[in-house]
Amino acid sequence: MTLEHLPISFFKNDALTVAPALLGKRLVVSKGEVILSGMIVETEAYRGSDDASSHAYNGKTQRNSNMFEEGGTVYIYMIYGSYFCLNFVTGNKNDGQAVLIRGVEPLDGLDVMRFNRFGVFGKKPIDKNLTNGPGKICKAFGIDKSYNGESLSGTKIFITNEKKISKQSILSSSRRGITKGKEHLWRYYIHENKFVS
DNA sequence: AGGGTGATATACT
DNA sequence: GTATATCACCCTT
Repeated sequence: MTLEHLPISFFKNDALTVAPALLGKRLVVSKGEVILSGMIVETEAYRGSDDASSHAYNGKTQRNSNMFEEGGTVYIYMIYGSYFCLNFVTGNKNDGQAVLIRGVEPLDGLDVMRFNRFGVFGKKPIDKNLTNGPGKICKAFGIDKSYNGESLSGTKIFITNEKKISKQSILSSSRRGITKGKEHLWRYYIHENKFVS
C-alpha cells in the first residue's frame, strides 16, 4: 500500500475544489500496530461566512474553533449527542472552510471496523452499512474528539493517493440534512459506489 | 416515518 | 446559573 502523504498544499485550496478531489483518495488511521483504511467515496463542502449552513457561518465558537485553522487540519464535532463527524479543514487560516467525509469504502482492518461498529468479530461479507455515513465512519475507524485539531501531515491520521477517478463518475447533488440558507450542489460522490450514503 | 440522543449556542434570569 | 431550540445522524418500524 502507498504510504505517501498527500502534500498539505492539497488542502490549501477552496473547499469546492478539495471536496471532489478527495474522492478516490485513501483515508488512513494508524493505531500502533493496527492500520485502518478506506477509499473516500462521498464528501460535502462547507464554506465560511458566505455559507449559511456551515458551522463557521456565525464566526468562531468553542466547538468550531479548529475549523478556522489552516488547511490540512482535522475538525471533529459531535452531533445529536451520539456520533462524531470527520472533516478536513481547507483553505487558509481563518477561512472557516471544511470538507465533511460522508462515505468510505473499507480497505484495511475490516474485522476491527466491524467490531467497532457492532461489537462482534466475524468474517461476514462486507456490509455497506459499515461505513456509508459520517457517524458510521467515525465509529468504524475509532475516531473521536481526540482527533480534533490533528494535522494530516502526522502519522495518526492522513490521506494518500489511491486511485484516479474519472470525471464522468463524479456526481454532485445537494447536501444532506441541511435546513438553513440557500442550498448548493456541494455534495460529491462516486457514481454507483456501494458505500455512498 | 418516527424517535432516541446529549452536546452546543444563545437567550434569558 | 437555568431554559430552550437546534441540530452536517442512526436505527427500527
